[in-house]
Amino acid sequence: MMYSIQDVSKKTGLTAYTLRYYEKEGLLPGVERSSSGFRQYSDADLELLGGICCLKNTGMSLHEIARFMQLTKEGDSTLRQRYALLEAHRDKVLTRMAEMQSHLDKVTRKLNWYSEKLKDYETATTTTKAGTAGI
Amino acid sequence: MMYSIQDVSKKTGLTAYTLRYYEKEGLLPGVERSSSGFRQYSDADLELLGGICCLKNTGMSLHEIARFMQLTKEGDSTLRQRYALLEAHRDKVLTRMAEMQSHLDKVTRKLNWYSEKLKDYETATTTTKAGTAGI
DNA sequence: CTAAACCTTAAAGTTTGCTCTAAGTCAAGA
DNA sequence: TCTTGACTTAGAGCAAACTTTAAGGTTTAG
Repeated sequence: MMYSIQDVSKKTGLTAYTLRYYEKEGLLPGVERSSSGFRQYSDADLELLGGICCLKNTGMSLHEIARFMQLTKEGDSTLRQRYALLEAHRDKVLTRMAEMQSHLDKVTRKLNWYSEKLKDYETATTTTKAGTAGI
Repeated sequence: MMYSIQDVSKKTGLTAYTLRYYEKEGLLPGVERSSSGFRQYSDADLELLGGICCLKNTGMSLHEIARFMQLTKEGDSTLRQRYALLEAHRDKVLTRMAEMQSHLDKVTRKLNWYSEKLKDYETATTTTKAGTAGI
């Protein structure tokens, strides 16, 4: 089964522009072409795109992804390298998530502080209003 | 207590360039100046910078942070708005972290797959090598 | 057969968040 | 006083990841 660039765009959520851009940047080279030069994505290409999105979604740069995909294209002899890259990437993501959690905790504390301050403020305002209204 | 831009750079980890840039973008307006025009940061400014970093570290854009700091400067009448913005921000961060976790799970599955494949590959290679070597 | 709706390329433009340069002012030590 | 180094500004430059444009070729429905 072959897919046009629009089909793939709909399937992946990436725009056609982006798909061409990724190809140019070496993320997914070797997509087949029809006799008239149109891109024809295979199911294997979609698989690879899934992997690309997975890496991108965890914050790997397009440059690093291109490197990874290059290794993938080189075949089984690069398995160990790819494993090492992926492992390092996972560790970076884990670190980033832990950092994120602590930053989030800070936001939550700020939010609680605001909650307190807001309560005080609204009480004060209400009291003043009531006072002003002479109740 | 007052601090030079270099002092603040060391304290926050932001470069002097970045501090000037943030000021220009409205993240921290109204920093005092010495008679000769040098910036003099107060402890209150450092507090605000702490908040700015907290928001930035959780992925808020500089534009949104500028908006938040503008509201802060307007005083207690904007408390409710700020609370709402912060709450919305926290929810976005929570969503992002959940997404991140599921993306990470995918990476982990990929890693396990690689681990398997690598084991097979190395066994095969070793066998072949041994075979080639005539053992 | 023709018009609309696709596709192609190369290259320029956009956004975000810095980062640096140039030209000049200010402060402190030898 | 001179020099060194930190500060000031406006504005240019940069990297990443798209996004759009221009100019043209292809496909398909009516």
